Amino acid sequence: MKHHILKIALDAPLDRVFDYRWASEDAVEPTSLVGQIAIVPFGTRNVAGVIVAVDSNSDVAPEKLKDAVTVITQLPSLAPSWMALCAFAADYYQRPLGEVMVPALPKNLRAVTSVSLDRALKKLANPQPVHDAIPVNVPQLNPAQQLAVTVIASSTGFAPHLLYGVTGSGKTEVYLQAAASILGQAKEPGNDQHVGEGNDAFNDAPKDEANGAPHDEPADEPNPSQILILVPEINLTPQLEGNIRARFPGVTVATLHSGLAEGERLRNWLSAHLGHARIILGTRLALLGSYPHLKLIIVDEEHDPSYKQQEGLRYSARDLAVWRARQLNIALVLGSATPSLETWHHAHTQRYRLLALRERAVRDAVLPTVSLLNMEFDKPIDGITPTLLAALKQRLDRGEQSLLFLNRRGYAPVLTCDACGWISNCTRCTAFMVLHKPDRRLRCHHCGCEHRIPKSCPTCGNVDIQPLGRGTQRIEEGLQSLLPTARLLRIDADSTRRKGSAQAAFDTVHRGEIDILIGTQMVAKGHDFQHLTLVGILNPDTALFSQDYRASERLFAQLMQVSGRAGRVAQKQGGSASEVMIQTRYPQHPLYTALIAHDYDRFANSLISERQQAGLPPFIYQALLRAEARELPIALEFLHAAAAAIPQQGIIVNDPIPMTMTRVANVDRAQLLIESASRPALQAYLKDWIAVLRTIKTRARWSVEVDPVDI
DNA sequence: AGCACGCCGACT
DNA sequence: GTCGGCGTGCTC
Repeated sequence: MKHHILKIALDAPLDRVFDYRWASEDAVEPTSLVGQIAIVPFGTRNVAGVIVAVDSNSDVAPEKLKDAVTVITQLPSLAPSWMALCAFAADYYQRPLGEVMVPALPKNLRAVTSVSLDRALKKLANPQPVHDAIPVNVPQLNPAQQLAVTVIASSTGFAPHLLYGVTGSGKTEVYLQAAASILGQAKEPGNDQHVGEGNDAFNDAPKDEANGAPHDEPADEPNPSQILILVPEINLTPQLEGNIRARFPGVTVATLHSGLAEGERLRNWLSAHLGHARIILGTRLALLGSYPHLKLIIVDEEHDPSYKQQEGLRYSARDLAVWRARQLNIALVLGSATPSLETWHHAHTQRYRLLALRERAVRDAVLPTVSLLNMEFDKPIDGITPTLLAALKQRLDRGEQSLLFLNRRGYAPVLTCDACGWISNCTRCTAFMVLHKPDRRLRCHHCGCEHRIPKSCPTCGNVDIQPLGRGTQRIEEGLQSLLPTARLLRIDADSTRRKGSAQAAFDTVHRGEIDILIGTQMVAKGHDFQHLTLVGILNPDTALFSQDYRASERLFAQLMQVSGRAGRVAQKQGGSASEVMIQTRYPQHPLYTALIAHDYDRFANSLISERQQAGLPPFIYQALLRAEARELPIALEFLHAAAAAIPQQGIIVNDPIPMTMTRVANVDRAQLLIESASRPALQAYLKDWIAVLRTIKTRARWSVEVDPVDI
């Protein structure tokens, strides 16, 4: 028996690894324990952690050292490249290593008993033989698509690409054929570790294989390449999974997303970790999976905000995808019709190769005609302008479908009393209580608290209290009285609360049993509605003048995306081209001008130069310190102390300010933005700063976010 | 983050 | 008398 000291990363907010004793047979090579999962006593309970190093001694006092309970040895260890990815993410986002590594593993793998692991390994005991990845039913590509596939598939080393193309331009087909090509490429031993070049989003990404390039691939194994495809929300894109499985019948495809049951999550994770799964399709959490033979990463809809985790480790799966591709010296495809300005900027400074698909690849489809309905002259009745109503009637007569997009659920965003000025504020949040008519309740969308609609004004007793503004429920109600024969369906978070009901609702639309679909952003993604020829967008104007400088970028993406729901087959059916109608009070706004012209290029370029002049990302790097407490002054006092902690050249420390929505669920929130033109300088500063922040005595809870998106 | 320990208020 | 509130402190 030989004693080792295991250095173990644990999921605790403590910025260090923990030492444990482990007695093992002489035959066990201590380094083989690195990358294995261990169960260890921590405080009063047993927890799982990842062994990140093995040593012969420890700096911890011997009487404090405990023995590890178990080391899981049935699995191949986590690769050095995976550990390096986690280490980078931990370092970059300023969190402990264990907070990255441990939650990245399936829960059942972290269970104190390994019963479920054994069961899963039974199920996986006989891996499907590695077939040649021969795609079936491969359609012809247009020249732009063909060029994109060729460029991606023939790239060597770290090769980031922006695949830029509108809905219907055939990005998915490029993904599939590039994937097919890379899965089918004969492995050239030793030839897959070219040194990456130049810059990417993360300046200190590794430039050599020391940090763990692909390892332990037996040279004689047939071509075990893996491909990772990230999508924003897998539940909204069932078509992509179907397409992949249909295209590669001989290939194991694994999905990874938060909707999976734990058992399936474990099996799929293992299938990827063991190299059985050749294609992994998943949401942002899949970026932190273990893929020993990864050769290509695709990030579909790379601009989508859901790639940013908004709690805990606030990572950007898209940014980490860039880092991972660079670390592994492999190809990366970022796909979008409306690329994020960060990606756009990189593509236009030649850091990423731009591959543009400028024509629609789907046969007979054309871009929809976009028109603006000036609400100043075209006055809406029940929230719908006469012009839009006429267009809806026309589709109804022709038996075609329409979609009304309104990003506001509920009946009305607020209830008011004309007599005394009372409004339905939430008592726990800086927000209105939203009127929900079907269940006759007022509901706060931020803290979830709700109560019955008052019969009269709570302050003056006036019985004539009125809803103000319009949500999807009210639009539905008004439209039903305007078009009594139309079959309406509302799809929003309220109407699809039950599991599976969203899919059922979409199916109803696909079967043509609906004339007019009314929906929030839930309807903007994924689904292509074959019979849809009209999209009406009801009140997008609020985002035009938002304090959040990213609001217009997001609005453009959203409008583009929802417009793309129509127009696939309009002409084939002998009708006119699909139409998109936008109700606005600002028809001159450049965002709408660009949208009408389908000209994201110009719009993005103008936003880029605005950002440059205003000193905003991607021309500056930011971090946000948030603080929350029962009393606002406690949070602000902490932030002021933080602001004064370390003055430093090259770091801009702004004033602490209460958040726009100051109070949520009786907690007051404030924030402090710090900025620097240099990413490494900001990183270095954050490290020192956070160390000092930890010593400030405060009752506020606080956290730091690197590269914040909602500020 | 958990979880235990510890020291003060209203209940069977 | 004790159940339980959350302040403080620790985790190899």
